[in-house]
Amino acid sequence: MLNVVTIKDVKVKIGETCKQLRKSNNLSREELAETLDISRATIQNIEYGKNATLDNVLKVANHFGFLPYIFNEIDKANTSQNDISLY
Amino acid sequence: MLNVVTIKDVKVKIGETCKQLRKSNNLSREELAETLDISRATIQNIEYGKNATLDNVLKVANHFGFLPYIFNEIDKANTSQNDISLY
DNA sequence: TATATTTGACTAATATAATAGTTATTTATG
DNA sequence: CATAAATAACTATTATATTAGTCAAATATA
Repeated sequence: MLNVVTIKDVKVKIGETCKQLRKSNNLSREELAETLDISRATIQNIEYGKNATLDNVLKVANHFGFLPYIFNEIDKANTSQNDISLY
Repeated sequence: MLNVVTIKDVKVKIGETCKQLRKSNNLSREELAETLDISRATIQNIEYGKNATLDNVLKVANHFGFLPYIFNEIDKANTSQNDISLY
């Protein structure tokens, strides 16, 4: 089987990651939200894998230090001219 | 110097990547927008590095085939318990 | 156990991303 | 050159993400 990654998969993964990193840093949603200058409800939505704005998701990525890795992957997709596969 | 990656940097990079991959696939914004079931204006905003919804950005990533790479980076940040550096 | 903190699950109001249009300019094609 | 296609830059409207607020249930802490 192919096990294709879906958009929903990515959103759920973002949510799981936010929750786990928040926990391992001993932060409540309230605290993380305040630090990132967003609301507790938005953190909750992100952790639930709901749709969100790019800005808020990137704030989370930035706070937990994996923003550069995201940047690099996009840059790679760019420079390697990732045309749509014909196969 | 440190050359830190900012949230704006990532948004601009996403925009550049969308534009370049769209061009290299000989697609107009109109065509890409229709394929992804979003509007031409939204594609334009993304290419300009403006804020957008996660769903729409991931649609672009999915269409040009780098959604799994995004997924993997988030998964790595997750499993390696990327605590906030003290240094 | 008692108390405090955190979380899940809502609601109503607000802010803003997305949309469908339009027009002028730029770029590609005959 | 002439014409078509694509893009830049707007506007007004709609859709929806964000917010502040509440309250009950779950969890952690004294």
